[in-house]
Formats: sequence, C-alpha cells, structure tokens
Amino acid sequence: MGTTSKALSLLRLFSSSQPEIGLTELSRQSGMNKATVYRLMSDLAEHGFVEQVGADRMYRIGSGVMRLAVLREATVPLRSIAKEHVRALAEEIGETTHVSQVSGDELSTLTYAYSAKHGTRVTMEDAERLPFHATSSGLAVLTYSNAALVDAILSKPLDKRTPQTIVDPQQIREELKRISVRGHAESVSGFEQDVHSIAAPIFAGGATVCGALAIAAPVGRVNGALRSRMIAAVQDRARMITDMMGGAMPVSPDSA
Amino acid sequence: MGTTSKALSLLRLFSSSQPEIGLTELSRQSGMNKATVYRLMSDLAEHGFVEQVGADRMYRIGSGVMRLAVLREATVPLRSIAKEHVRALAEEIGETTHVSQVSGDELSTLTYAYSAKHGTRVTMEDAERLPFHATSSGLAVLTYSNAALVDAILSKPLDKRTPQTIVDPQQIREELKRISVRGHAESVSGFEQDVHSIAAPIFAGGATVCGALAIAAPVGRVNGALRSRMIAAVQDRARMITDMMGGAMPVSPDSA
DNA sequence: CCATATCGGTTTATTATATGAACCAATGGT
DNA sequence: ACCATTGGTTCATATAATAAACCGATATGG
Repeated sequence: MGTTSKALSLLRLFSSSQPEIGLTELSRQSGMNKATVYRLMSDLAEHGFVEQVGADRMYRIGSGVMRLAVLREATVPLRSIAKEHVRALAEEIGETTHVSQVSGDELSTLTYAYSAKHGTRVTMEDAERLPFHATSSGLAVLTYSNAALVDAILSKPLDKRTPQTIVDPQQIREELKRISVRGHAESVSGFEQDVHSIAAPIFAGGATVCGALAIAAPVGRVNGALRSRMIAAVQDRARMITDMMGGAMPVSPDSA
Repeated sequence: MGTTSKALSLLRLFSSSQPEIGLTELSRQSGMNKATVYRLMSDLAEHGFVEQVGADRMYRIGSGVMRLAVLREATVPLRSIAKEHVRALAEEIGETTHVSQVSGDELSTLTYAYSAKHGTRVTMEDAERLPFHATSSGLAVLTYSNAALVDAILSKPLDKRTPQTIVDPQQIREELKRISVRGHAESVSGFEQDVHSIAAPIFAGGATVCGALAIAAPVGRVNGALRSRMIAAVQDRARMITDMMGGAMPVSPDSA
C-alpha cells in the first residue's frame, strides 16, 4: 500500500463512537508500526486533518477538513439540501429520517432528523458507516450502482448483524431487482433489531446514485397505513432532492 | 517533504474560484511531476477525498471529506453554532457577516450571511483563505494566538492587497496590542477596497482561539453610529459563540 | 513507595517505495 | 493535416518510509 493511502486509512479509524484516538491505539488498530503512525499523523496534523488535544495528546479530526467540506458543499450541496428535506420528512411522518452518502465503496450517514411525535424513536449516530447489504439505504444505493461496486460488496463475506440480516449474495441480487421495480428498498430488523426502514435512492450529476433518503421506525409502529405513507413520502422526497441536485433517475435500472 | 504532505498539499490548490482542476494543471501549480501527481491523486481518490468528474476527468473535492466533516462537527460544532449567529447578526446590523476558522497557520471562511437591507453589500466566497495581516478576522485571531504562530506569519513577506494594507510587522504587532485592549479588530480597505470590517475572536476548549466573527460593510455606509453598533454586536455575538463552544476569553492577552 | 506497564515520541540502519524523463493514445483547435 | 494539449503509463534510479530498540514521563498496583 502506498504511504498516502496508509495515512488516509488512519482517518478511517475515527468514528462517532471513537472520536479521539491515541498514538498507540492507532498503531494497534491499523496494524502499522508506532513510529510510522506517528509520522503519518504528524503529516496529517500539519495539514489540519487531525489535531492533538488535551494532556494525553489524543488525536481527533482537525478543522482543516471543514474548509474542504465547505468547498465540497459549494459544488455538490447534498448535505445542505438534504437537511431541510430530512427535517420536513421527519415531521411529516413522525419518525426518524436520514440521508446517507456514497463515497467509493462506503456509505455513511450525512444528516438525520428526529420527530418529537413519539416518545420512542430510532436513534442515529453521526457519520456512521452503513453496511450496504443490511440497510434499506445501502440496498437502495446498491440497486443503482455499477456492477463493479455491487460485485465488490457482495464478494466479501457479509456481516450478519441480526438474525434477520440477509447475507446470501444471490438473495440480495434478487432483492436488488425487486427494488429497481418498486423504486424503494426496505429492511426489517436487518441492521438493528426492531427497526423497520424504507429508503429511496438519490441521484446527482446525471444518473449516478450519490446516496439515499430513509425513514426508520420501530417495527411495532409500522402498520399497513403508515408503511404506505412512508413509501410514498420517501420516494417523493428523494425525487425532490435528486431534482435539486441536478440529477435524474436512470431510465432503466442500470447496472452496467 | 514527505509523500503524505505532498498529497495533502494538492488539496490546498482547490478553492472556490478553482473547484475543479485537471491533472496537468495540478502538476503545474504544485510543481510536482505529472506522474507523481497522478499517483497521489489516485490515492486521494481511492479514499474519497477527491473525485474525477466529466469527460475531461477533472478532479474536485470528493464526498469522503463530508464524513470527516460531520464527525468533526459532532465534536467541535463551530460551523453549526456559528451559522445561526452569523445569520442573526447579519439581520441585526443589516450587513454581511462571516465566521472564519483557524487551521494551523491558515484562516478560512467557515460560513457567512448576507442582509437584504441594502442593495449593495460586501460579498463573500466559500472556503476562502484569509490573510492574517490584512483582515480584521485575521488580526483578531492573531492577537490571541501563540507567539510561534504570530512570528511565523509576520516573518514571511506580507502581501500588500490594497494601498491601505499594513505590511510592516512592527506596526502590526502594535496593532495587536491595541486589539487585545479593545477586544475587537478593525480593518478599513485592508483586504478589499472599500470594505470596512470589524471582528472579534472566538475561543474554544479553554482559552485557545479557534476563529473570529466579523461584520463587513461598504466603507461609505459606516458612520460613527453604525460603527459603534457593529463593535458592540460583534463582540456580543462572539462571546455567545465562545460560550456555546465551551471556550473562554483568556484572562490576560496571552501571547506565550 | 517502589516496581512495572503503558504512554507519546525519537533514533538509525535497512529496505521498500516514490520519483521523473520519456513515451502513449486521444482530443481539439488552427 | 498538423501541432499542442490533455490524461495516463513505464521503468531505472534515487529518495523517502519503515521497524526495532530506546527514552523519559506518567500512571497503576501490590
């Protein structure tokens, strides 16, 4: 692996549940030598991608990424557009909503919103990486992704998050076909127990899928009527976001 | 320079006025060999930091930075906090406002807001890098920065942006002292001609300065009364943001 | 209160990796 | 039809990355 890739892969270790990591821990989790990690992190710190904080010198994501993020949003404003729709949709349906975003072979939560309607709700985590095979968002995205990505994802062993998680590649491929017909993806307890989620793809810059909009509700609350409303609303909103992103639904369920 | 630093420095070439750059152009502007740039950009692309777009294969900032940005904001929510205050302040004063953020030895615009009150206004650019010596924001930040940064900035030759730009390090150092007494920085046509700006520092995580809040108005509109209102309001709001960031004004104008 | 473990960081000889000139193929303007 | 660009590739060479051992400081625990 190239040195640059090593440095960048270190950034992948940071997450919402692990926002600060020490040198030794980074070395452990990355499998790289401590001296190597030190130098790489120093390079990253020099450019503001990470910063060291506190007496224990833990690393965390630095302010430098914000400049790039602002720049990105100025060109491809998915997050800012998604934010309002996610909020409106949460209010409309009364359940948790979120938009996730594709980046290479990863899908991560970009923004989410809760509804105050019910005391119990599905909770979200910032910048969480979502598995393609076990979430409605992931399946929605995968349906409209190119064959190379689909193959790459489905060729690796798939994590059985819950007893309900579908991990058979062939079964998933068949589900993708159904999704392309229906226009929405659905997952019942595939990612988190007792969570029923429905997602629709978002396209940008032509017909390339760039993410998905999803609603997630406690399984017990999703009756036939609510489910219908969820499906209609999520598809509707996803289309609106796609429009604002200057994107378009592919004419045929593309997998080329 | 290390390979990683070279890769990251390529990202610095992207800006609001140059959001997409081709391979040859990157090579030219960075001074690096085309083959080197190609490999580095490939590494960056692999991790979603850049992406290639269109038939001409131009590079732009990728979606991968958004995940890091969301993560950053979950820990240090400067931008999300600043956004509302910037908007409220713009409305209150009727002029353009913005919050900028320190990252290493750079200061860049994080968010800004316009007011609809006047037909003419100071316009801003997304993610613009601001010179420390020529902007009120820069001076406000520098006043509370450690001596190492101040020295680093003032030891390099300073760009004379306008005929009014102060470029004498000694003069600037004296101005910094005055700013620490007044609590706000001021710049009249130092960055852009006919722009009068007033800024106050923002602190986070203890007494470390992390950015500045500023108001920018056309010179002709800033009379004594407006100026007083601007100063009071910007200091007030900066203090609010500092509070929400869990920061505090340093007890004495620290330069250690 | 001392022994030990762990931390962040540093050194240096060794080795693997990055580099750049030259070279393609493709595109576009004159 | 030509020349100038473009993005991308090759491969011998040179440079930069690496890993083990080490350091000082700070906790931890008996």
